[in-house]
Amino acid sequence: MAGVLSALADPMRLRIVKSLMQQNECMSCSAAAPCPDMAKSTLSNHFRILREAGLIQTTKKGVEHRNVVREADLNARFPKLLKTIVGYAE
Amino acid sequence: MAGVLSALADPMRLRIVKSLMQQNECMSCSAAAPCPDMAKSTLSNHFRILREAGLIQTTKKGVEHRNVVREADLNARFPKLLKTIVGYAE
DNA sequence: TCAATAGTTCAGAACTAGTGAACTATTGAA
DNA sequence: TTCAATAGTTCACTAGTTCTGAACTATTGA
Repeated sequence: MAGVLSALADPMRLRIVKSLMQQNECMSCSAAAPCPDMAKSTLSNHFRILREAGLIQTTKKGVEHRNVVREADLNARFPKLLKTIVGYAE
Repeated sequence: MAGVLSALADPMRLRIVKSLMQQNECMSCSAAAPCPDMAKSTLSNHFRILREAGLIQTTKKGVEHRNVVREADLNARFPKLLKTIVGYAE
């Protein structure tokens, strides 16, 4: 729970999750990047945190990594939490 | 929003907010302390963060500071958020 | 085989959080 | 009034975290 919250407490990561949820398809890390000038390493780190918190799932597809939000898992563990928080994302 | 989330993302602060909500009355900082062995300065810092995030209101009453969760304000700004998160607090 | 692309890992700088010590403010007793 | 006790705050220091560029790995396509 704390892991999920602190993952989402960062505005950049919240925006990543929001854009992943808005697309129904998987997105590569750079496609979901919240701002274009962010260092690759920083972005990579944000995705790692989201993965470790159980918020996203990443699969390798060729040269890129495709990410999806693990909505079903999260709704099972914490019903309504994700939707409530993402609903308030700037 | 990010401020509210990162304030609640800390397990200690979430426990503080939870105990404040369970009591209907105000509570002093030490009464709401999530664990007895925490340093006073750390506790004070947690309360400051909760205040700055707009989560609690503190009034001085004699030698102690009385704290309440600003439920009405928070529900006005972010309906259901507080209840949802606190509901999952360990 | 080689360049391009997408991410990761690493090391260092910049920032943040937890702590003890010293401080302020209020109370209540001598 | 004075002094000790109590409740929090502030400060300075340490320990840990985050952000970043540089170097790396892996995959693709020419």
